[in-house]
Amino acid sequence: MSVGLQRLREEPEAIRKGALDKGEDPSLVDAALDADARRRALQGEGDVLRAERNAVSKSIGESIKGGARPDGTEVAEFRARSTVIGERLGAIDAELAEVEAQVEDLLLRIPNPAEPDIPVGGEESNVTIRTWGEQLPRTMPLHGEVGADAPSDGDTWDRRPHWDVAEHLGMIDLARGAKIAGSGFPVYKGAGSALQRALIMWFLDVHTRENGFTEIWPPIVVNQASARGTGQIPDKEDQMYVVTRDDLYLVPTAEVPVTNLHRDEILDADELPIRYAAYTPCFRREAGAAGKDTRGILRVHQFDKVEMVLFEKPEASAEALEWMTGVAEDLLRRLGLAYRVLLMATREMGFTQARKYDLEVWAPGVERWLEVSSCSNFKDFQSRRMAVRFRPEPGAKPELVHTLNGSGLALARIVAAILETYQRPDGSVDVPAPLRPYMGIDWIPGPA
RNA sequence: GGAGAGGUCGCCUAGUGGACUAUGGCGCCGCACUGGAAAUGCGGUUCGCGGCAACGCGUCGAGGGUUCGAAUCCCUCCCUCUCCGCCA
Repeated sequence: MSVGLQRLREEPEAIRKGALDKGEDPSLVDAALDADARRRALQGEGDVLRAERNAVSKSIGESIKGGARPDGTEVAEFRARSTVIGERLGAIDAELAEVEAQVEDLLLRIPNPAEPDIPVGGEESNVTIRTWGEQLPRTMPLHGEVGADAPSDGDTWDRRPHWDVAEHLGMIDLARGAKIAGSGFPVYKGAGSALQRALIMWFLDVHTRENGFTEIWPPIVVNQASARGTGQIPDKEDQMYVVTRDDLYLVPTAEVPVTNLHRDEILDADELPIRYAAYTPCFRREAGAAGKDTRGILRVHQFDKVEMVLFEKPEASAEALEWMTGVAEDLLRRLGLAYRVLLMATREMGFTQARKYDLEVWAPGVERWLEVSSCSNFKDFQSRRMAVRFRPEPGAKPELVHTLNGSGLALARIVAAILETYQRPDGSVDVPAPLRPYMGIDWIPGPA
């Protein structure tokens, strides 16, 4: 599972380093190898005994057929032997089951090593690959257009943070969201709701009409096997909302249901690549992030996202990651939002990723870069957990596919960036060009 | 939620305790026939684990049990279909 025993045996040092670089426990590698060695020994022992018992059982059948009496001494002797073998086998099988569970558990906790060229380290080691657009300043000169209530000293005006704009325009109601569900569950209303809807529809339309994605509208709860398949369990279990009564998890991203679409399947080579785009709400407990980004909609428990999910042949996955990242970037350019692309350092990557690019947009009101997309190649890490394989040639042995996914895009922070980038001195907001047909307006006016 | 019928290899299908070492067909792969193909014939074709290999073991929705031995019998669960109830 996960990293794969074969690779673990062949290059344990690389896997240990991979764990260390991601800040995980490298000793799991040796524990897993030890447990696996024991597993193999036990299985060998058990197999021999089983072969013996099969032979004895068969002899009983043959003896009876050959005329021996079922309750005769010959048959009784066979039975006694089989019973003895069965007892030994019972003990070995019990131990084997225990060791197997141990191996599996250990393997599930070993992270996917980052690719060799990924910078080792934390946030400070991320590499900015490229940037696009103008990084607007918060304070802007006034060009004659005097905003009615713009905070201004006469010649300049300051952009408001998105929560201020949203409140002013009646687009988001955080207080009532907190009342009906809790803090971090925003209510979008009026133009705010329409903007959400416009973004979702436009994203999906671009993916399906221009980029060859198949649209998926999946369940937003998943069972345990699915959560384990993409790697949320056991690594990120405490970040998910759990419906304990029915043993279901609220999805933290469409990645989970959509990638699991092909769990336990063998695909034909000519089906690949498979490209899915799916909109879902996303639910995250954000445990351990209390007190971080508490204002506005930068960090919330429920947000909306369109996700791209790819199934690729191994040799094509590296290029597919670049392509998919480009698709997400294209959306940002067409929205006219300044952004930068980061190659994430090892400790900034997730447990499951071999390579990850983050896209961050510039939000001039809060003067921060906001992560709006994360595009990753998992290579065969998820597909091994999920047993998603393909047959390279008709009649050939199945091989693991590579899976990738990327946001295209995450809504809440895009909305924040739009409200801050497109606001006018009077607090009203222009609608980015691609969204105008969907919203039916090109400008969100202030309150009358 | 209640009652019933089912879940076997990519698909369809046979199989009610020992010859199941799981049929047969479709599809697929190889070979033969052919100028080439079609048709036909012969052979192969679940997946996983262990083993250099020969081969062994497991795998009939999942997990337990009965038995010397389980696709087959028993129990629990999951899923699909039909009817009933409820319902957006």
